[in-house]
Order: sequence, then C-alpha cells, then structure tokens
Amino acid sequence: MSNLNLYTEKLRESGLRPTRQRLKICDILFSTEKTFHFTINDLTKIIEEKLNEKISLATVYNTVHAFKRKGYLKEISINSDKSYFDTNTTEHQHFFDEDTSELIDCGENEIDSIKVKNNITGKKIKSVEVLIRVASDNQTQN
Amino acid sequence: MSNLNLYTEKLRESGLRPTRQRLKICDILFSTEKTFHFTINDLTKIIEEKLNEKISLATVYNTVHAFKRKGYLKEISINSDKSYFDTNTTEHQHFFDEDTSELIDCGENEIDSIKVKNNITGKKIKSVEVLIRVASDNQTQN
DNA sequence: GTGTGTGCAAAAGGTTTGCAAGAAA
DNA sequence: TTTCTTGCAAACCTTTTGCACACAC
Repeated sequence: MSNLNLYTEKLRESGLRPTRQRLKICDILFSTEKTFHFTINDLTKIIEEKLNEKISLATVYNTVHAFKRKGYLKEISINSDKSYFDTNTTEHQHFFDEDTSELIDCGENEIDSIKVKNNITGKKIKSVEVLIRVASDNQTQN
Repeated sequence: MSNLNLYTEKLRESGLRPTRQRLKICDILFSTEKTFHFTINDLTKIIEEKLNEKISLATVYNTVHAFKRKGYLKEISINSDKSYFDTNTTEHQHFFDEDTSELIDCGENEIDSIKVKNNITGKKIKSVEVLIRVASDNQTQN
C-alpha cells in the first residue's frame, strides 16, 4: 500500500475517480516490478486472499475494462473460455503452455519482430499478435 | 452431395462412423474449393438454410471438435466470446477485421514466416499463430 | 447536489454434460 | 448385441446488465 498517491493521480488524469476499489486493484496490478498475466477469476482470487475482502465481480470487470481502455492493461488472444490480461503493455509476444494454461512473455531473443508487408486496403493495423503454443513432447493426441 | 463416398471413407479411416449428420457437415465444410472461416453458430445456420433440416447443437459441437482433433479443422485464437474455425489447415495467418468481426487469410505476400529463435526448455512448439487486428481509421477510442 | 461508481442478483451467450433413444458395426 | 452417436434439456462458466444505493467532487 505504498503508491496510493501515485495511483490516485494516475486515475484522476485518466478521468477515472480514484475509488477505494480501483486503488486496491491498482495496488495489486501495478505495485510489483514484475509484470504478470491474469484472468478475471485470478484477479478476484488475489483480491480475496491478499486483501481479505471482496470486490464485487461486476466492479472487477468494470475496472479491468476501464484500465484496458486507458491502456494500462492489454488483453491477450488465446483460444480459451476466458480472457487473459497482461500488465505489460509494451509490444511483446507470448508463449502459451498448453500443459499448464500458463502464459510466458516472449522477448526479442525468442522471436524477430513481425513486418506486415501488405495490409488490407482502407484498414489500419491495430496490433500484431503472436502466440506460440507449446506443450511437453509426450502429448496425448486424439 | 457429390463426394459422399469420399467422406465416408475419410471418416472411417479416422475411426469416426460416417453418420448422416457427419456426412452433411463434411459436405458443407469440404465440398467447396475455397476454404472458409466459421463459428459454430454460422455452421448451424448454414446447415438449417442449405439442408432445410436441423442437426442438434450438441452434435454440431461434437462433430466440429472431432474434426479438429483429427486435423480436418483448425481453431483460430481471437479474443472473442465465440470460437472460430478454419477449413484451411495449412500453416497460415490471419487478419481480423474488428469492424466486421471477419477473418481474412493472410498469405506469404503479407507476412514473412515467423522463426522462433529460442523455445521454452523441455517443451515442443505446437503452433505459431499470428493475428493482425485491423480496423478502419476513423475508430472511436475510449 | 450531480454525476460516477459499486454491488447484487438476474440474464445472457457460448459451450458442455448426462442420459435415454437410435444408428452403425 | 455391442459400441458409438444423436438429441434434448439442463447445467455450467464467463461476462454483461439493470437498478438502487453509496461515494467522489
């Protein structure tokens, strides 16, 4: 609970009122140096465990989407029943470990940046997302 | 309804019984030269319109997943409430038009093939998926 | 005070499941 | 006749919505 003033300011700058709930979520998401990946469900659990209190599901959804809209979070495309979010909003790609359903950041050492040589006429490129699916070798097929 | 024997054989080879429902779905998915993208909902509608009959939702899901497991269909990763499938199972990437929620195939003219320089230790790369999100320029943000 | 944000419960939407009846081998 | 498949409805899960109350400014 260290950067409360910082978060308060950041939220206000974005036109978001610094409510208790939003500040707590900020604290969970942005107070560690390490970036991380999470689902809404993960986040809800972390809130309950770390803060020993409940923030309503609707509010968690609202907040996460607000933060995404403001560019503080990125959503990651995976074929999954649920949405994954990333506190690292810089351009980078991901490994997805199918054994554990875990996302792993992928840096420049792992993959060259992708150049789109021809785009669809009349459209603008919003993002280029790469997902490298991995699994252990001894995979059951079928 | 031309390739029924072909489909029957193909299904049998895969250990799938060539039922009436599966053959009809084969006919819809594989009898055109063009590959295409669809959601379960799309497919269900096509079945109803083209065949003037209903195949139960559960069966459509079963069949699509069976075909995916056998490698006759690919699932495409998009952040979406629904799953998209592709009858083109060769390695290729996609544009996703956010204005229309439409998938467009992406060939070698549009993007270089991706080389993964370093993989996660102990894991095997299952696939490398690229999704290029596009939208028209005059996009409302926030 | 006014406008936002929160919380709850209900609803929605896509997908899965259990199970009895039906078809293929 | 044994095994796989279908179809239906119910269940499930994630996400969204409506609305009254509470909070921020």
